[in-house]
Amino acid sequence: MTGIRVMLVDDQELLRASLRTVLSADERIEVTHDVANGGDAIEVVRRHRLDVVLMDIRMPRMDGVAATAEIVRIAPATRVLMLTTFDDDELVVAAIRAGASGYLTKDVRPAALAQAVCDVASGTSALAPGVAATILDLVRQVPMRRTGALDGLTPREVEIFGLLARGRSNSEICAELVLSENTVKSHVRAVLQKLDLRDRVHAVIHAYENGLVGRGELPD
Amino acid sequence: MTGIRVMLVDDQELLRASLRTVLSADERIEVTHDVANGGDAIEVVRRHRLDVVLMDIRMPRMDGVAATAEIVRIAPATRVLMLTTFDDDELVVAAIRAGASGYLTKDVRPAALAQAVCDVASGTSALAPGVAATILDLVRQVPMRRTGALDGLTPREVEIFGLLARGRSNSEICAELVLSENTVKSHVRAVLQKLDLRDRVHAVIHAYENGLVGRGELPD
DNA sequence: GCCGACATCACCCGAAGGGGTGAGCCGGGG
DNA sequence: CCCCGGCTCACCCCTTCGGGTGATGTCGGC
Repeated sequence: MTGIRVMLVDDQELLRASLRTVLSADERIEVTHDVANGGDAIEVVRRHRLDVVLMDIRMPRMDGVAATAEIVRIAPATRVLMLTTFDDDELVVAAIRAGASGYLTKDVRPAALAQAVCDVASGTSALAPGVAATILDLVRQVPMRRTGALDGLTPREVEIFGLLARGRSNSEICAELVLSENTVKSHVRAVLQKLDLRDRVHAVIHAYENGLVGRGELPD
Repeated sequence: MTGIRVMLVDDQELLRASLRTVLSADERIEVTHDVANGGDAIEVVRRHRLDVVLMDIRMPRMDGVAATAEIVRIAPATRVLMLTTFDDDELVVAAIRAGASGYLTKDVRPAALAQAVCDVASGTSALAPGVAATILDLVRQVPMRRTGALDGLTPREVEIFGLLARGRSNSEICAELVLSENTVKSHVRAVLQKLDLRDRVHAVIHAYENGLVGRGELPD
């Protein structure tokens, strides 16, 4: 039989046993290993091919996040599905970043758990409803280029603002745009005045806060 | 009966009918309205109390994203669940940002759909596995506070750096920390020197680029 | 043709910032 | 004990910056 090869990682013996029972009831799934901590899990991953690792996030001797990071590093094809008691915001994000393909809470219904295992094995992801809400909040916060943060600026002033945001001094700007320094100062003054910014320092902050420049946009 | 009050929004008559059948089979759910476009949906939301709006993202006469934004604005208690044929990355993010509580693809199984409706009605979220993967990728990309970008700074200097990053002038810093301006200048000089930054403008850029401050952390 | 918006530049001023040097004070470790 | 690192402050110097005022030229629209 060639079901989805699953390893259980949880320090509670009892929980592992019940998970094994639940998952084995699904004919698509084959529970091949179960261990009590992250260190052992990594050893198993090193030696065997696994499709999915079902891991508790809180464990003695190497926590779930660290173990997840290591597992995805040494076996990128193996998917890690976090399973925990709480949908703690910080842990969710940490786990996802470490490379987890899903995050379920332990109140998941057996059928949904089995389905989640199959989902992540097929390369997609699984999120418990409560966790999804957390993640979505995070997404809502992120980027979003705000138009209007440059309202009222003339094209030339927008150009000047871009250079201000990148930390250019007046003399650098005048060199780059082939202008006299006095002219640059005029433009800078106009920009600061129109946007109601105290100085070029605040211009930089304004740029980042409004997503007018973002991480990694300085290479020039 | 007081089930979850649901409205269906989709330009395909046939799909609305089948959705109605599927959802009505669940005794927790009551399909109270169905309309063919976003504009009509908003009208209904204005006049009736709804728990969940199940909306197609592509529609003539006001697309799903715009309609979602409007609905959450006028009826924050009403949850919007997007339902679409594809898990188009851009649309997913746009929908989430517009305020959607979930995002399902039309290949969802009936039972899962009904469950998703109940999930969002209870305030959590629902993501189709394929969509979850997209979202998780996005989360993985985000910031991540980089430690080490402040290497070598003394505690006092780190504190000074934080204020620099928020655009404080030397005199403001000296007022906030109850120091002489000369002292502040000494610290600022040390910070700029240790981090190899030309001036306070670059200190701000350094802070944002390394995730030492993020969007919306200026309130002080 | 006139006027307003934009861009260009000039000159002046005072404030703020960056750099150098030196010095006193404290606390912990060799 | 002394020395060193961190924190504090002082003075001096020069550059950069922000702000004020005003002048020119060009373009497009009324």
